[in-house]
Amino acid sequence: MSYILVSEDENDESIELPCEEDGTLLLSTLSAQYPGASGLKYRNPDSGALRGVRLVEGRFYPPDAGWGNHVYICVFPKVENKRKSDEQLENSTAKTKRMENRPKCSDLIVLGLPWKTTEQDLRQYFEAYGEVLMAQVKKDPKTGQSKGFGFMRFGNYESQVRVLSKRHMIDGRWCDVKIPNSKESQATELSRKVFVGRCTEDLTADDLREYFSKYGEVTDVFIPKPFRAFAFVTFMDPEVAQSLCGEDHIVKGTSIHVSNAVPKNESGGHHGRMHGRMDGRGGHGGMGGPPMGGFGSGPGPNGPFAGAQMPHHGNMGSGGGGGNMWNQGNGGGGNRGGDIPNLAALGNSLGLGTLGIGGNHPGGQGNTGGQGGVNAAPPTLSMGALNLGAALPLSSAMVAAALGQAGLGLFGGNFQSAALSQAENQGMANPQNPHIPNTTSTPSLGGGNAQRSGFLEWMNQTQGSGDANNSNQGPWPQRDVKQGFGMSVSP
DNA sequence: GTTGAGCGTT
Repeated sequence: MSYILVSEDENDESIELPCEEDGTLLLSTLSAQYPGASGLKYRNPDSGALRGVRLVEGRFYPPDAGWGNHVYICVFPKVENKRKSDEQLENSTAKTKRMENRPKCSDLIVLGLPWKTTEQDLRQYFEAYGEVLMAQVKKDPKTGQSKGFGFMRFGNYESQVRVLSKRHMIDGRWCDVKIPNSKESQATELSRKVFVGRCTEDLTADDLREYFSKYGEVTDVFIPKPFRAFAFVTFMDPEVAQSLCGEDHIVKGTSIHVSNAVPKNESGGHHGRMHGRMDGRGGHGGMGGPPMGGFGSGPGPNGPFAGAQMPHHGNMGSGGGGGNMWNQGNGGGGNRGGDIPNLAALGNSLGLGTLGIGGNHPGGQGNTGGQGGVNAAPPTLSMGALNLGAALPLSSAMVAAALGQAGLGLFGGNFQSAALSQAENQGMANPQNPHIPNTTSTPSLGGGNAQRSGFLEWMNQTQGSGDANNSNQGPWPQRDVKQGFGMSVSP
């Protein structure tokens, strides 16, 4: 058994870490001492330069000459990769908006703790990610025995995001960290996600990830399948996401348009937001562009957030509304690192609020309308617009199916009834009553039977597009898989 | 003293 020297910083005290029999060092071994570490490097004595250590599937491989007696230095994921300096942002009024929009930390539940793990252990482990405001292990009041789970809270949101994006080896067990069910209404990470319109089919998730990574850490890329000419990119830092909104970018030769994926402050209320048309008749043409006048394309600097404060319009008439009510409707997908089947998160993004149906907000301001082609800027689209082109095979029935089935199969009863009542209010196809005509003609996934087929297939489709480099059978990683969840998630 | 999906005595 050989050991290699590892330290957190070049001048820090080092720790001897045991190698495996094949000479590799397990990432988990490293994480046990340096939680959050994502890589290793060492100073090459010949060149004086730093060298990275090869990491494949959770194992570090020694340099050609063997590990030697270098001191290996931990590499941690970057966070300070913002596009604009804080100074620049300081004076802008937009900044204020953004700050308001910045999600706050919530308590996090930590599942799967070893019985022996104490609150001190818990705190100590997570402090590697940032300031820990609170850490508690739930115990039986009588015996004092741990119940195997606990709660903790970070002082800054980026720590939270980072921690949520992966599983954690704590005292020898893999633990999941999630947003507690009781706190799911916070609707956090929404603002970290941008909508990318005018995508072409040859743009891959990797292309987008690579391109947008220059602005900040990308935690997820989601491309709906089948092809729908848009994508979602989620950043670690909401400010990065915000800073890109409204811009046009060129990726692999095609001009894409970035806009807000979701308005702030719209968290699944049952009032107000469902007055827009749902029947898909809002627009014409099938060619995508904003259906009618009144559609700004991009949330300009003031667009998206103004939306939350906009006056309610009972009915926008054809092509109405849309607002910015967008979400991708997959469980945060890879976003949560594409890892955890967090139903809370699912509820959030699938949630009535976030499905982005109709909307009582007038279309965005800032009118850049008239982008042609199959492309449409989502913030300006209503469900009607969604049903426009063949390029957008998402029918309201589909949505109903998703909601209905979610209610039936996965969520509690209130979810279902809420979904249904919304469906009824909207006169949309009732997932429970296929007789009720579906006014849209979009075939959607399940053909005419979207009523029932929807959700699971839909999930399966959407899963894996974010970061499909693992070979898991199911849409979600398995708990007992020891290694190799690529960082990809989310919030 | 055993256990291993879940959701917080205040």
